[in-house]
Amino acid sequence: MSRKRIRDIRNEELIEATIVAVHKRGYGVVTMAEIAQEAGASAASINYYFGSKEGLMEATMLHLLAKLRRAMSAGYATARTPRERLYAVMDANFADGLFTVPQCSIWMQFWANAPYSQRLSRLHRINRARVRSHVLAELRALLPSDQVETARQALQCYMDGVWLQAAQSEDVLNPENARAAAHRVVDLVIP
Amino acid sequence: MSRKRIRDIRNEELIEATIVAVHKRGYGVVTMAEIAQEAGASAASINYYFGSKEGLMEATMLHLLAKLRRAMSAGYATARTPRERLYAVMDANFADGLFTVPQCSIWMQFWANAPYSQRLSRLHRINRARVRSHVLAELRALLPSDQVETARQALQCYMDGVWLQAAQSEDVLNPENARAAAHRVVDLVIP
DNA sequence: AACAGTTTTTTGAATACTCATTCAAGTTTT
DNA sequence: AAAACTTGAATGAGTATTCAAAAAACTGTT
Repeated sequence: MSRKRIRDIRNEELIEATIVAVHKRGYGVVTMAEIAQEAGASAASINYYFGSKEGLMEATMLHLLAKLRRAMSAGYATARTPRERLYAVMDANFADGLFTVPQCSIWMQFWANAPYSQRLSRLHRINRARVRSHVLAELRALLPSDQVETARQALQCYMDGVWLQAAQSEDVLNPENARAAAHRVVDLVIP
Repeated sequence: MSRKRIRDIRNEELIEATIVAVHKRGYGVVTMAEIAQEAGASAASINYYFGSKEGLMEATMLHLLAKLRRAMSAGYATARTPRERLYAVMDANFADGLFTVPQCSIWMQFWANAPYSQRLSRLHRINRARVRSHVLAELRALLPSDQVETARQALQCYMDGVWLQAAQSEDVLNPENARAAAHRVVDLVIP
């Protein structure tokens, strides 16, 4: 129905604008008016759709979390071996549509704000647990059990660390290089 | 001279208060009044000593950067082999006096704000380059040259990733465990 | 197709704050 | 007496959110 469609279109537009605007100015500093301007709308309309600035940030993160989940599912579909599936998890993190400076910036802002917002920290917990269980499942098939936890920490922290760096980057990112580097890290950890 | 001393005492007190207050509330949200209250001083006195909120944050990060540098130098003093020195670099990151939730919180806030502040991004660049060159120097002695860069990325991102996680923690951290885990990661990467 | 009624969407302006910074006037230290 | 320090209160700038009213998009009916 068109009822749903208009709402969905606005949601999409406003979330895209949020990613750009927050990247440009930082979550704590960006104003509703700036985000609205980026979307060609008014600040009041953001509240109409999302209720508040926090609601907008939560919706934006839900959007990115879903994107990450989809990227991972897509990779899993074609992976056949544990190692391939492990590559797939890493590749999802550095997928073309995901591994961009604006999106890494948002993740950075998300991490920085999660400890102070129940709604955000909930999302953080859920996402992290999901990635963790996927990585663990594959590692168990590839390493002796006493090395599994160490390898998981190494890989999961690696992914976070790369995003953290990417958020500081002034240039455009190269997702392909990032995936290749991630594969080399996997190969280093699991010979 | 006592001229210097009183200023140094206040600086120390206010920086400690900043770490606690920013940890509790987040840099973007915490007010000068809250930081001042944490230190038992007035908001005006912070401006007297640091000029502005940004100046306070910069001074706080300089303080933590120096602490990290000192911890690393101390570790280097007793390390004899490249591997021991590599351990020392990691250990400095997870030293008892450094690896606490409030301090990891500040690092998180620092990372999130660095892209929007020349003064902060400068500190970030300097610190990162320093750690990078130390890690590289040791890895060159331990790995074939075509693996050095991959291992460096893996280890440096690991350190950042662990701090990122630590900032989300609701419990007290255990630096000793963190150091042991870091050693295992080093051993995994460099058999 | 045209219309009147209804619902959804949009926004300019008003509201009701909050906060960093300044400063003048005191207090303490040298 | 001079210099360094401290702060309460004033200043001034800024902002999320609300709201009433207008515009646009639908609805069913003729």
